[in-house]
Amino acid sequence: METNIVLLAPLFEILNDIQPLSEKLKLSFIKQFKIEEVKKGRVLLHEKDICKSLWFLCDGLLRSYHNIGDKEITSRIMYTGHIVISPGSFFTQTPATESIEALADCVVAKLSFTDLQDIYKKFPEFNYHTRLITEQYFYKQEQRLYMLRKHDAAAKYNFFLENYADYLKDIPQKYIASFLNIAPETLSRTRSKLGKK
Amino acid sequence: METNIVLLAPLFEILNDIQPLSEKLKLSFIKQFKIEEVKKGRVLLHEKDICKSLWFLCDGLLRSYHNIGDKEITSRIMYTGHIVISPGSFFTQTPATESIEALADCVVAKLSFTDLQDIYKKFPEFNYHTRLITEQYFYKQEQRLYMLRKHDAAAKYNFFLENYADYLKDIPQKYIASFLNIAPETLSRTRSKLGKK
DNA sequence: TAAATTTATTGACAAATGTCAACAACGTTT
DNA sequence: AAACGTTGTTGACATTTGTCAATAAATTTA
Repeated sequence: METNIVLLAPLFEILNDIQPLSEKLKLSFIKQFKIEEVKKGRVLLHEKDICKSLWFLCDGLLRSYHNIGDKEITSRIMYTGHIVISPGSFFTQTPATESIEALADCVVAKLSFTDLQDIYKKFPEFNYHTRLITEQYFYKQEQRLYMLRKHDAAAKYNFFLENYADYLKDIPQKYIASFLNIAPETLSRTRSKLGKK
Repeated sequence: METNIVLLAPLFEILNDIQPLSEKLKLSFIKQFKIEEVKKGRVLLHEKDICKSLWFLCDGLLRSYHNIGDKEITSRIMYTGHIVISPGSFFTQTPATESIEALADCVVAKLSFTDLQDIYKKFPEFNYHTRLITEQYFYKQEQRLYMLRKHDAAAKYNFFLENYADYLKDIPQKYIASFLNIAPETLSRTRSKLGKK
């Protein structure tokens, strides 16, 4: 319980910034969120499973990925403070088309879809919070769309540096490459070119 | 007033499917939405302006676009039944980084940001509707991300055919090309190759 | 620590797409 | 209908990136 309060504090801060949370709502969260440790390499969500929970990433680093043909594509990189779901799967409770994997040892606070629905029922004002959060994540996704339309590999890599520089050393380059939609060899060459300047 | 009821019927249907609307809320919408005709070629929203309204596209075809260097990139294509905003700008009421243009004569129902905020205040349950709608548009955006990561031009064009076939003839090819992030010449060649099969 | 496995780098080459230019097709305007 | 401007097509070529292969570096496992 005590640890929940500490670990959820950053989440409460995010939510309070949108609109102050009632004490009752906070208490519900403290009760319903379950803290879990996730070791590096573990898969939180497997493709084809239904994303039955939402995770608040208290600490660590995650990536989502899916396979196209024989290739694996990293679709998102999520770090401490992120609210993590597989959107398509969580929203509609249908099988996920992607997996979510820990790139480092993580601490997550887990809230089940059904518990969240109960919270929506008891605290309808919480729809306001999630509406604004969904809008924010929507905007971030738009940024990723812009990035993918950039003309060359260097521009894409610069986007990565601007947005994920702090995690550069913790993310294997092959994942960065597939996130930017370029071959790992191209990323390697792009980096060495940029480094010389 | 009468026309409003008719033209907003498809919107009410979308919203009712999420959760039935109260008569009072419907009435507010009928009062606040203003119907406008937009001629082909007109720009509804100019880059750097703030997106101060939301449009329900009763009839017609729109595209959003922005400039990168000397090139114009079409970011979205929106057809009858869409709820249209420039997300980043509308959500935060900051200058837009994109423009929205009519690709055909359109009829839109326009709701101002402030009127919408009043509606949220009077009808907090409406946050639920927009949360689900934002989730849906979020998912569509994810599909566009998948498309942009496809390996070759043919795969991208097939995505277009699967999702926008009905509007193929109404959208100039140069816009389709920039939407798919390929050169117009490449699209032309891809089409003639596919056509031969 | 050493061995084994995975990841990153570099080179050579192939393939796809972009660019430029000429021309054709189409639509609009007069 | 003719003239104009825009859009689409096609060819030639340049450029970028992808692919394959060899090696180096780093990480994991024994």
